[in-house]
Amino acid sequence: MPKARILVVEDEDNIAFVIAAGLRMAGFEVVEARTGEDGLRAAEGHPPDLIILDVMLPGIDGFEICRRLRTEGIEAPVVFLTARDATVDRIRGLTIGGDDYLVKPFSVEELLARVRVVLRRSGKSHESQVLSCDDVMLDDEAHRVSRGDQVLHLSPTEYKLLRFLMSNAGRVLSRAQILDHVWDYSFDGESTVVETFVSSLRKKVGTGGRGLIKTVRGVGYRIDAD
Amino acid sequence: MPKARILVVEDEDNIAFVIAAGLRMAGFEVVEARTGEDGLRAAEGHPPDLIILDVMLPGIDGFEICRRLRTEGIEAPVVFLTARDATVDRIRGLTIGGDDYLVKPFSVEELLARVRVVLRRSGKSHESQVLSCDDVMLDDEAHRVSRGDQVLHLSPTEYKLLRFLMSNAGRVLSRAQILDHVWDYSFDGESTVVETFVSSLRKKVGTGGRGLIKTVRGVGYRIDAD
DNA sequence: TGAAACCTTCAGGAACTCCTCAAGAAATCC
DNA sequence: GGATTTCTTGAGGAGTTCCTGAAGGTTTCA
Repeated sequence: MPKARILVVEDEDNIAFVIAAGLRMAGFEVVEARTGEDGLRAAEGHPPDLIILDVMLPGIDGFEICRRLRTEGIEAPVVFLTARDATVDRIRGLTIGGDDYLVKPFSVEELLARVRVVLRRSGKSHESQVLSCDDVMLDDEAHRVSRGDQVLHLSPTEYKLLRFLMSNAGRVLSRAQILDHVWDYSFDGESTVVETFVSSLRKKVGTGGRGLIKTVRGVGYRIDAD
Repeated sequence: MPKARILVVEDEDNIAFVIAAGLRMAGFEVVEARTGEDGLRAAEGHPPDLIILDVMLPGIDGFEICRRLRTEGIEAPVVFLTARDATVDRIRGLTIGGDDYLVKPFSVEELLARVRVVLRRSGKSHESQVLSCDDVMLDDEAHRVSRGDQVLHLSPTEYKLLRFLMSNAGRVLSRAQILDHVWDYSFDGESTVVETFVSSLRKKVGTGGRGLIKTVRGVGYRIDAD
């Protein structure tokens, strides 16, 4: 299966940059548009497999774009981006058709998780949703983590952190990388959050022998590949 | 695969020189630019495989350059160079999308390590991340060193030193060369640091027979190629 | 053989990194 | 709206790392 093609329609430069970079890194082909009009044209020219659509665009808004696309027979699923308080209820209904939404600010890992789920549901991706390292399994579709027979109860941030570490098994990840991917882009605490969460993850995941999450002093953290 | 081509955009002569020399010695093709404008032109003329970009440039800054490049469809990964005290929020987000950053002052080995990892991740290099001499293996991606089955626990400086020696196996390296590559460019202690670290490395790596790290009296040190 | 040059090792203090805990703030659930 | 869970911050303390300097070995060469 070739790279899935994703159209990103977002007017804020910084956010568009983060999204595009994150998606490319994860192996997607990305096309960007800064306005609704450009977005429509781009989608008509070469239909994408998925569209990421800010609902608050100057000019034509996200809903309207989506409606027009559907009218033209473009069925690619949409992931809407919306501000926290605004219009969530307007979007609720849209998830029925396989679309989904994300509230700003979000983290790269959150975005990727949605994108994977939606692509999978629409049959555009066969990528497995289950990661495993040692006897720890993380099932994205079910959003469930287990160690051996035992189901682990992780908080949302713990889950994203573990997911990021596991999907990069065998590689050291610096604190900066972890912050950038697991925490949302508006978080700017220069603090020990990462350490704190690694610590609590270790407590829940357990140490089975010599510890799943290794500290690489002066560099970062690593989970060994099997 | 041909030599990877690296564009260095840095206004400080000394630093640019150190970087370019280090990269060339490691076998890369280097193009230099002293301003953001020149950097953009150079990248547009003949797209590089990787860009090293100072964030604090007079005129257009590093972030802006990066954004414009991406807009033009130039996807080469970027290694940003930043000052230690740069406000945290500007540093956030730099590792998204396969990019990375380095805080000044850094050592040449540190820079090379980043460059290799980033090139590898972007598929522009098939160079293995694993060096081996005798039964000692050094895995850059995992940042792990082992001798036989045993994992060795090295400090950051010991690791950089060993890496430099191993990647130049078969060649004598003078104390001056070692200082220049392993210690950051602002370090000016003319002391016995190198000897001290060679000593502690030998203790950890062990001597398995006739010693991995050979002293070449009056000249420097050498690790023999397999 | 003896002196000079060179190399190795060790100990100690300053600086730094990492882990954990506890408490307040924020979000979420019922 | 109150209770619960989750997130973030900050501080303390253990442990590590780095550099220096000094003592003692080894090699070289006249």
